[in-house]
Amino acid sequence: MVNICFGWIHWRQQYSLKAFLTRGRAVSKNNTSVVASLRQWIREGRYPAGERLAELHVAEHLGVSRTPVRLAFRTLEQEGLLERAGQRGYRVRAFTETDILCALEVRGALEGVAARRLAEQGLSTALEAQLIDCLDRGHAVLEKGFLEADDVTVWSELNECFHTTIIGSIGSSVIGDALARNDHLPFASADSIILDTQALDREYRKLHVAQTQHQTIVQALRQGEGARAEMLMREHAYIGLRYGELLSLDPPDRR
Amino acid sequence: MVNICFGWIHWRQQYSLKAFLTRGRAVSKNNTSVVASLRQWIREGRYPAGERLAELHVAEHLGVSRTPVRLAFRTLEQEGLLERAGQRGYRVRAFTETDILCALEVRGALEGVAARRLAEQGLSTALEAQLIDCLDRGHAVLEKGFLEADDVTVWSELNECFHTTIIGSIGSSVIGDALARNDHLPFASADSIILDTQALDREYRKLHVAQTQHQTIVQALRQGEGARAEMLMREHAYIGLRYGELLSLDPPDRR
DNA sequence: GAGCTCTACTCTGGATCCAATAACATATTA
DNA sequence: TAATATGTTATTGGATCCAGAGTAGAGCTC
Repeated sequence: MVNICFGWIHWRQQYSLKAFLTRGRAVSKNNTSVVASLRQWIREGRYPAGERLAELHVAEHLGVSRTPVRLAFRTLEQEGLLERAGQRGYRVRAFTETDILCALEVRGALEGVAARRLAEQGLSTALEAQLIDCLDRGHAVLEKGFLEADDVTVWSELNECFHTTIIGSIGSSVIGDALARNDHLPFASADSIILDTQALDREYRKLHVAQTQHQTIVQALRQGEGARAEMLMREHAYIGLRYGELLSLDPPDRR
Repeated sequence: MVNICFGWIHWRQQYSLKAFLTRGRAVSKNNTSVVASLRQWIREGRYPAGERLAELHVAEHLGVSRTPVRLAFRTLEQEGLLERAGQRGYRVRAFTETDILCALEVRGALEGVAARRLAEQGLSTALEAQLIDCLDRGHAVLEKGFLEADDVTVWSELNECFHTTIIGSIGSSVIGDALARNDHLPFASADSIILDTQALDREYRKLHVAQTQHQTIVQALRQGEGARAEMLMREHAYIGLRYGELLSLDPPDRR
C-alpha cells in the first residue's frame, strides 16, 4: 500500500492541501449518501487497505440498515475501492505504485482523446471564450507570485472548470463517464498528508506550470492541432508527479 | 439512437455474428444474475432506448423481488446503460454515433496505454510464448482461406485471449477495470443484425487483418517499442469500423 | 371553458425478516 | 494422533413491509 499525499488526480475533490490549510476535515454532514461516507472513510484511512468489511458491521457503524450498505458495497466494488473477499464480505482494496501510475496514464489518455476530438471538431466561439475566461482568472490568482490558502481553493476550482468544460464539450459523455469512474480511486488518505512550510511554495510552482500548460492546450485547441492537444493533455496529467507531493514515483518520460 | 450491428467492441461476449450463425439467442438460462439478464434484454432491444423502467415491473418481469432489481439498476446506471429519470425510476440510455466513436477511442487509448507499458517493461518469455501461441492458433483458423461458423467462435475466443493476456500482464488491474467498464456499453442489438450471404467473407477479411495487426503488435512488444505498440493498438481498436459491420461511421484518420 | 387544488396512486428508499451457505470449531472414530 | 463428520456461527441474498415523495388525474371554482 502506497502511503503518500496525492491530491492532484482528485482535482474534483481537493481535500489534501485545502483540507490541511483550512484545518477542517471535509466530512459530509448529511449522511444521506452511504457511498459518499464510505468513500470518505476509506480515504481517511478509517477503513485501511485490506480491512474486511461486513454489511452488518458497517451498517451499525453508519447507523443505517443493511440495505443501503449493500447498495454502497456494490457501487464501491465497481469503482474499484472494494473487492470481494470470497463469500466473506468485502475487503478494502490496496493500491500499488503501479496502480497509481496506471490511473494517471488512464486519466491522461482519456483527457488526451477528449482534447484531440475537441481540436478536430473545432472550438465554438462561446467555448473558446469560456476557456479563455478560465485561463484569465487562473492567471489572476497566480499573478502576485505567491499563494495564500484561499488561492489554492480558487485555482483548483478554476482547474476543475477548465477540465470539465473540455470534457463536456465533445458531444458525448462516454469519455467523461470513464474519467469519472477512474477518479474515484482513493489515492490520498488524510493521515498521510505530509506538508511542510514550503508546501505553498511548492504548490505555487506546480500551479504555475499547470497554468502554462492550460494555455498551451487552449492554443493547440484553437489551432485545431488535435495530435498536439492530445500530447499536451497527456503530459499535463503527470504534473502531480513532476511538481507535486508524489516523491517516490518517476513520471514516464514521453515526448 | 444508432441501429447497427456492432459486435467487435464486445469481443468478450461475441453475440452478434455468432448468435446469428448459430441461430440461437444466447439467453442466460440461470436467472442468478439479474444484471446479466437486464444487460441481455437491453442489448436485444427488449427494453428499447428511452424506455422507462420501474423496479416493480422489472422485478415481476424477471420473477424476482425488488431488492435484486434495485441492485442491478444501480450497477447498470454506473455502467452507463441506464440513467436516472428524475425521481421516477430509470430510463434506458440512448447512444449516439458520437458515443460509439468515443467508446472506440476510449478502448483504443486504454489498450494502447497497456501495450506501451508492456513493451516498456519487457515481455517475459512465458508471456511471449503465450502470445505467440494465440497468434499461431489464430493463424491456423484463418489458414484455409475461408470461414465456417465455428471458426468465428474459435477465433474470437483467441482474440479475447490475446487482449486479456496483454491487459492482465501489466501489473495493475486499473487499466483493465476501466476497459471492462467501458465494454459494458451495449452497441449491438439483436434485431439490428443485418447480415447478408457475404457476411462470412467480410468477416474473414476482417479477421485476417486483425490477425496481421496482432502479429505486428507482438512484434512491437518484443522489440520494446512502446510508442509503436501503443499506436498499433489504438489503430487496432477501429478494425470494426474499417472492416466490420459499421457502415455509417467513418473511423478517424490517424497515423 | 380554463385554471387551481386536492386526492389517490405510483414509485423509490430504508428496515426488517427469512433462507441458504460457507467457514470455523468441536467432537468422534479409526 | 489424524482425519472425518457434525454442529454452530457469521454473513450474504432475497422477500416483504412501511414511510415518504412526487406526479397525474379528477373535480371544483371562477
